Amino acid sequence: MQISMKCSIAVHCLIFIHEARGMAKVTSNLLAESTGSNPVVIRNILSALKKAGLITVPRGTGGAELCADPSQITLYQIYTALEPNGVTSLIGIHPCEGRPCPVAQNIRKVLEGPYHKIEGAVKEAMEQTTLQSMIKEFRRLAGDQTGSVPVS
Amino acid sequence: MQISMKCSIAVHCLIFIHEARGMAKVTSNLLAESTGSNPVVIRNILSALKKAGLITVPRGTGGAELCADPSQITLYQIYTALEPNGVTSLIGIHPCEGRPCPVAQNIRKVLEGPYHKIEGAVKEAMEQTTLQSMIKEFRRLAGDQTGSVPVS
DNA sequence: AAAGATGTAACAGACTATATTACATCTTGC
DNA sequence: GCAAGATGTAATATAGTCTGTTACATCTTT
Repeated sequence: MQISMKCSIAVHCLIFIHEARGMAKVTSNLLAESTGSNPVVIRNILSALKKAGLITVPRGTGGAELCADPSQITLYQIYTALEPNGVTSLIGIHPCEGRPCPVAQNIRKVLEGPYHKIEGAVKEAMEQTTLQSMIKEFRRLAGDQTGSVPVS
Repeated sequence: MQISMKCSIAVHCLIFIHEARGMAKVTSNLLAESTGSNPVVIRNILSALKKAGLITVPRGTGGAELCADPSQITLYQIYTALEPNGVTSLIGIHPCEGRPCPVAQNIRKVLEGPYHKIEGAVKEAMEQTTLQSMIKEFRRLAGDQTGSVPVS
């Protein structure tokens, strides 16, 4: 398991939604076009972001919009919206607790400390990254290009 | 992809090798017994640790031993020994660069910054964890048990 | 030469992630 | 009311990865 493409696609969608606000109705088909993904994949991602309270997606009519200022949305919020188990799902420990060996009986607890530290470090790094900072970086990069979103 | 069980098994093996030194010849079959894994899986892991210079594994006769003091072996060394692509393999970005949309064309670069920061945080947390600290924790936990390794 | 161990290729199975189809449900506009 | 267009979601197929296993070549000691 990894910080799946879902998370990258979600960031892509959120930037798109923000940059296209007032200019175009952002539907799952439009986002599927932009991300090179499938409308159903997009709808599942938008559904998760919606449940997390990050966006609104009107039923029937479509047209996703952000619920909060981009400075208040962190990469960690986006990630946890998509991966319910959180950072814990990044880590795996082999099952061996019933074995007649002291190492086998204690390895899980031995690894929990270091692994929790890693999880905490990932969480902190993700919390330091806001949607706003990514939008800013996007605008810097796209500034000398077409300059507008979306391109149909 | 995740911090795979391979990494956890590797730490298990290294602790076992250290605690059993001078008491038993540590073979892949013995480690397979302790970890609940397969001798071939163990041999592949030991082979990677060997290539990274962390242990010696005599051909033919068997009997793995550590090459360095546990205080000089970090979790990051162990992890990179097993995952050649390193922390980068934890992260995925959807392919969409050829699409006619400014977001699609720049999303990779936008995400690289935050993702590198996450990778750096993981690396740092792993470097702060030494085999020695894990052995110390193991001994603390196992202290009131049999007190010796291995149990056959 | 025999026994026991490692090194490694090859393959099978389980599991996960992604893509796609299909269909129910909802909203708007006529 | 109804057609059109959109979301919500279940179900399924496909691809890729991880793990387990078999098989066998090679090495070391006795």
